[in-house]
Amino acid sequence: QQQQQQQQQQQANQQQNIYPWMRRMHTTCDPHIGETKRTRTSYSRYQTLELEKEFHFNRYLSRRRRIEIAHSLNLTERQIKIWFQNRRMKWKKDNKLQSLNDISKNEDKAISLNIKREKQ
Amino acid sequence: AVMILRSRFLDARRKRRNFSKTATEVLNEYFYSHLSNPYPSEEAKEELARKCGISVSQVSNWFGNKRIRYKKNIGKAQEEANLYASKLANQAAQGV
DNA sequence: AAGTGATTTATGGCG
DNA sequence: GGCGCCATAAATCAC
Repeated sequence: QQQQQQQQQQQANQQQNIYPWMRRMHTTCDPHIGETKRTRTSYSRYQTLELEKEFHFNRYLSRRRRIEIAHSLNLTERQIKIWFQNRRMKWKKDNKLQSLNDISKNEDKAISLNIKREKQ
Repeated sequence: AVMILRSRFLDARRKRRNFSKTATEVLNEYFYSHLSNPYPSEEAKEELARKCGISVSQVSNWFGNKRIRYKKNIGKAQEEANLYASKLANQAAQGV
């Protein structure tokens, strides 16, 4: 009836409606080349290893160091900067998980202690 | 609760597991009922995470993947969209 | 083999 | 005015 009609209309709307978020973003918008598929370069093992080494040494980079690394790894300053930003984010995430794990380990200990006490 | 969190961390680096059917259900319901703007707030993510028994970053991953994969093939997702649309309509009709 | 959760490069906004 | 943080895009990895 009317309810079904509404339902179908709703479905139709969802089929047709293209909302703004559905548009392609971050496309290389060069009018000459056109809508080319964005390429995500993958860093070599060596590059990643060196970056990782540097990150272990210090999580933040001076301008000078950034230039040095960019040249030695054949990457742009921008790429180095962004790699470190992303790496810091990852570090944060990993730390959160690690501390969470530590907490639960401690709680486990506490729980098993309680069980021991209860048995006595 | 703590046990759940720990097991989540332990198998984070282990073999990939699919989310439970009910979790996927909950996430899809949210996604299709917010199709005009499927970007849950931090609070909404927390609630979804709680309801699904997964972490907030897993919820973020899910929405990131869902948005990209939905718009990559809008046609293919229609069946699913209709499924959840009618489910929502039924819920609304029942006053849930 | 396709599907799906996670990770890796890269962007843009805001402070 | 560049830099870091953050949420996110998009490609890709991994299972």
